[in-house]
Amino acid sequence: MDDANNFNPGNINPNIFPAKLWRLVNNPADGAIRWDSRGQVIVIDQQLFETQILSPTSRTFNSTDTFKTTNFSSFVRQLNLYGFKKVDLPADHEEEAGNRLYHHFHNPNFQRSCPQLLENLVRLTQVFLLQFLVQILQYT
Amino acid sequence: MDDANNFNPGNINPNIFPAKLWRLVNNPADGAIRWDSRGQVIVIDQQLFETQILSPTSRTFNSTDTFKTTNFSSFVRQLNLYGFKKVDLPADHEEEAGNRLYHHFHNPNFQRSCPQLLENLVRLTQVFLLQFLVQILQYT
Amino acid sequence: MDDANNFNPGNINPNIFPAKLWRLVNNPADGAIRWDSRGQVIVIDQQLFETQILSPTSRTFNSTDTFKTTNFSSFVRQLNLYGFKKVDLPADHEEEAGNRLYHHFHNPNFQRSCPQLLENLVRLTQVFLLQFLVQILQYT
DNA sequence: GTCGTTCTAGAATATTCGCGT
DNA sequence: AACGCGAATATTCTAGAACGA
Repeated sequence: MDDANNFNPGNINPNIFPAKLWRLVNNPADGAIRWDSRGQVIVIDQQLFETQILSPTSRTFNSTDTFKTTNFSSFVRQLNLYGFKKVDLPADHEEEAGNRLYHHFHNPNFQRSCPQLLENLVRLTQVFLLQFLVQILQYT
Repeated sequence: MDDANNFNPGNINPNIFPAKLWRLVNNPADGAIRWDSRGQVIVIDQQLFETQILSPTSRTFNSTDTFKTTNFSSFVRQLNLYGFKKVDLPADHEEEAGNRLYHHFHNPNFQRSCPQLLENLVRLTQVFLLQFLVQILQYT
Repeated sequence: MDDANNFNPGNINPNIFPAKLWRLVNNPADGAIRWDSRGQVIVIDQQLFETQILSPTSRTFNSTDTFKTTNFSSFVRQLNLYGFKKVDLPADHEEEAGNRLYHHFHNPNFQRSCPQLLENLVRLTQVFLLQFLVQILQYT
């Protein structure tokens, strides 16, 4: 479980959101966020995530891999900025306790078995999208 | 506390969001959402709101004034659709327990002392805004 | 006791940095940041500021009015973004305790006696500066 | 046709890092 | 180290768009 790829995956900047997310989801002690059984979808327990990761008090004990936000919606904004899409149905048949609120997100470049794909994760900002468009137009 | 205005305010449709919100915020038994001391800003305790109002189990006891959603963000979307704006700082000096997450929203047509202002609350859809624009242009 | 201008000064957005700074500096209970005797320069005690305002532990008790950052340098970046400049020498002859580190910042649109000047405070971003340049070129 | 819900995006501000002086 | 700033990421608040009841 202490595979180097889990803590410094794919030679990407360890300080940005995808690296933090990778470390969180690969930490087996973390119940708030985990892989689905196939390792292609991340499963988030919103209540646990808010209390264990986003809560300001929990942050003081767990300083390295946390966010400055306390709002779950800001975390979701980051997921969308990096190209994650919500998947409505559980990717496989896992038991879900009746009362809890789970969120399933998928990104083709975020898969448990392929940490090297993380290098393809980009932040979808206007500047990036404009440069991407210019590149495409150059080849036509 | 059983003032008719608190439960059927301003002759508006009692089934739509503003009416539900008005009843919630004027229910003194409700700790999840309340007025600020001046009655001009609504204060929401997110955790309480999620567990007491949005949770599917709590809804069975409190059937009339609930929402279909379980997501706090959907509730916020409704607030914005009806013109509420978030105010970061408490409108007055109320004690706020350190660990909880409070949200403060303001709408000039949603004030404790003026239920008749509720009639001015409109859903800010594109269709409405377009009609509003046409009206203005007709008078120029 | 709390002049409205101190909490919603100059009709500016109460959520952004200049408004927060205005409330901090006008809070007499706050020893970390205050006006100089003429009300034209803000004086910051870095140690107090870090422990009372930027510290995460202090924030849990004082949820009302703080920043997300814990770094003093980030606070200074905000000051510079809004046009504050450091003043090397104390603006007047005030006693400075020998060991403490004080910072003096000045902004012509941030003066105790003129809260309406706050409306002129702008964030010096590229977009703003570009629009400003275009405006100037239109009049030549 | 309106309202409610959901998911994602736009836009502005905030935070961080590092460069040049 | 001090100072101001560019640039990238992070956070916040609000809105767009699609869909269903």
